Amino acid sequence: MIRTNPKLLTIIDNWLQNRPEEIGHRSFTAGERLVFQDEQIRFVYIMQSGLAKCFITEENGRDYILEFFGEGEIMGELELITGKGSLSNVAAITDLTTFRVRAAFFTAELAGNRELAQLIMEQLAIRLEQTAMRASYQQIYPLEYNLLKLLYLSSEQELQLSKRDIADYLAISIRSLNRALKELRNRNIINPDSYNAIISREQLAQVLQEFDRLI
Amino acid sequence: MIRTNPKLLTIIDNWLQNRPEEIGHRSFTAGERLVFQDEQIRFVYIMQSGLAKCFITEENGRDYILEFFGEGEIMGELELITGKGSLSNVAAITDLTTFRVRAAFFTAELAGNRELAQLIMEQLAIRLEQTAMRASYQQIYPLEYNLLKLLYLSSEQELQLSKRDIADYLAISIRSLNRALKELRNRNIINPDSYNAIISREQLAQVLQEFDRLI
DNA sequence: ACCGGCGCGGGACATTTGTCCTGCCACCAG
DNA sequence: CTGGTGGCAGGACAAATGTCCCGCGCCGGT
Repeated sequence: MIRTNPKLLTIIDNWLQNRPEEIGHRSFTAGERLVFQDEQIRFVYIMQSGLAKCFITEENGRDYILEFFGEGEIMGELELITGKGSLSNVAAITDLTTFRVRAAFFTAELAGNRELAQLIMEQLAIRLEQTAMRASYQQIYPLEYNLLKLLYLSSEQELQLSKRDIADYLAISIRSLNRALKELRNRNIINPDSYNAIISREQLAQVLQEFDRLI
Repeated sequence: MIRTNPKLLTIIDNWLQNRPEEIGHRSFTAGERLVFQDEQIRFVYIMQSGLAKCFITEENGRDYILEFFGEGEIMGELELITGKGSLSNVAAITDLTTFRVRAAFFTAELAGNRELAQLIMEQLAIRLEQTAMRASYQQIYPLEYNLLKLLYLSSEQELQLSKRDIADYLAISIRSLNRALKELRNRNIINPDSYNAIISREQLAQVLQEFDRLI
């Protein structure tokens, strides 16, 4: 759900010690953009604290959220590897702080630093795996199942998402989201007054399991 | 649409010259499985000729096709990097021939062979990019648009897909696919008698553009 | 105090998609 | 020849989802 990457932070630590001049710090306020779709990447950002969303804006104006970034997550690396403009936007959901690394330095490190290369390779593999799995089940299972899954995952972490973000993550309209939430409220699976307060994680886990069995 | 990776074949050539004992050959007949979801990977296969599909089978029995593999495409590398069982199945669509490499050898090469590591990293990046883009537009745009796009792309290559495969790629039922095809036939966008013979590529390109404009 | 904007909630209706089922036809094995 | 299987086509109905719209309440600025 929210991805994090602690190992990358240790590499940043190394850089801070040995190449402090290469590591910038940059804060963003909630709502601010860090990365703009289609633009060339000039800096790689690594999340130090806070929460961001990574999303693609389609030509009809709708957004699709690919992932949420937490501590240690990196953005821009994919684009430096493919050499293209940015695949997606990244926007701060909460206020956040980041480490900032020049593209040229990062690219050079990627070529020379075995540990970093290994880490980024694993990172890409994990993202690909998770993106593929989500593309599959999100399209194949009914909305209600995906929503429950999302609520379950987001209840594990603090995470207070707006309806807009939930809808964009699930690739549905807000109206459909409201319908599904109402249905869950009627069945006492989620709290009547706040849509992301789940009545009990145990109950939710059970509902998910029943789904798995039925399907 | 169908991915290929010519560069990887040159690395295979190198291996064939210098480490011929490490490179096996294996043929598969149409329909045969090369890779089984959730199973541990023991060999990496690289496509030499033919066409294969890579797909996830969900617990309800429905398949989602992630990509089609053509010449030079590799399978199993992601799993060797993450160390998990296979993300997906791979099945031969046509008869095909492959190069086969032991997992241990491939992993060792990945650690020691800079050129290979670079290539695999690019490969992962491209797959991630394309998977993410498809997840986004396939969920956000209407079926008809996605179908047209698929027909357009598949007309660029030879590629004669079964209805089952088209439906699994678009994550829809065959019934919905039939409806959409009928609609396109009525509008003289595709050939009345064979569903993947497009009347004219120019016309199709134009329809797609109109879509883009409307949206 | 008041207005405007914005997020939430949901009614009404149209459209899209899935499910179930039936028929047709080609092909293959017995 | 014949029965079985599998792919193609589509009718009928149900369920899911989108679009458009209105109303409510909160909050910040003037």
